[in-house]
Amino acid sequence: MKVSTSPTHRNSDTPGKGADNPPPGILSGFRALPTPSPPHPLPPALLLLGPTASGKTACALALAAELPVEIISVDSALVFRDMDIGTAKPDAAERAACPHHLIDIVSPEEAYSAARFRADAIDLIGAITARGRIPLLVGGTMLYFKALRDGLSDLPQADAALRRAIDEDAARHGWPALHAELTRLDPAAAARLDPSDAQRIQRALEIVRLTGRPLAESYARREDNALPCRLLPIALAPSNRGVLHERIADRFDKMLNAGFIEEVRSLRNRYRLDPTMPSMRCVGYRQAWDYLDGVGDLADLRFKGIAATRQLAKRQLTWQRQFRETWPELVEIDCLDENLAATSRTTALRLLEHCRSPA
RNA sequence: GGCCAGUUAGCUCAGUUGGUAGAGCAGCGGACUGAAAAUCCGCGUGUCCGUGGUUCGAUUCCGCGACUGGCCA
Repeated sequence: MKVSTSPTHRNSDTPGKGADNPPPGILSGFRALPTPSPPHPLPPALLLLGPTASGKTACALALAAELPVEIISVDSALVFRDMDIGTAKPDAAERAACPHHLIDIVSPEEAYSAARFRADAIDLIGAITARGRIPLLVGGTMLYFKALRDGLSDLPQADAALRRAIDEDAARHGWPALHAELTRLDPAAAARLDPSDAQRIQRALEIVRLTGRPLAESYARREDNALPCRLLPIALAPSNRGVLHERIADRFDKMLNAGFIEEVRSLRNRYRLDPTMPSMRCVGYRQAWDYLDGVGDLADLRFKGIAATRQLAKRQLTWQRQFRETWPELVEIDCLDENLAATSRTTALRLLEHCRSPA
């Protein structure tokens, strides 16, 4: 039914013909044949993704109560040690429910990355399935999910010294000047970037200088490590944005009451941090940093922190719309569902069932 | 009670020497390859407090009223 009612992709190949004249063989023949099970079927990995404050942690714990899962966090902020309140990190009791991975793995002085995530996640998926358990990847860092699903190109990793040099250049001449330099080195790459997109201009220059190749050529070199599992994605999405916004505000207030500002003050004392580090650019931390510097009062911090969280949720939902359009097996459920935990459990069991008996 | 200032977008405000208006923030939409909770792009959403007058035409000028703030009682 889905195939017949949404033929958008297939029709584009044969406009004016495909609708009333289905090509013989392709679909009907596939259905008629008995599907041979692959010789070495890949084990399943459950994915649970959703915007901030959508209830991912509660869902994950509901699944953990039912299934032999180990949780792999897919979250660029939970990786940082000692950043607990502002990241809504699962607490000790929650983490005792089942093993959790990729939480508290780097110092707030360090940087993590999508590439490290993909490598770490693949290692963990292998180890967990080898133990006879099911990996459950939970989080809201959508680039990490995309990197996991689609893989990454074989690109050089970040080069701190080179980035520092580029930053100094930018401070002197401005990013549009560096964009112009990129145009000389690699016109096609520069054309795709806005002259004020500092971060991407820097990365493009870094790659071109380190490889000596045009960016497109580097992108074309794909990493060759395939996934050792079959992904079963479940997405949480709110049926009503306003309700999600209320939840975000409530949660930020709870963080403030739980001592969030003290957490950030203490991080500043214990580590050598500056506001350009990825950890201190996290939602809430950046605003708390300004507050501790004397910029604005508590009401400003609250307003800015909540707004930044809402904006994060919006970007996450944009990713989810893309996933919805490009990931046929993705199942979406309303995170405002009163029985969210039960619904997600049923959905996960159904996906696993379907995965084990490919009919 | 009197005097003064103000009332324009969700918020803070600018502006129109009279031709129905625009910034920042918020919001909405989008992009996204080793920083992604990052970075960037696009979009103005409006009884210009109400009412009467002057005028071809009033958000703008004048009168009255309402509300807010300040000062004086």
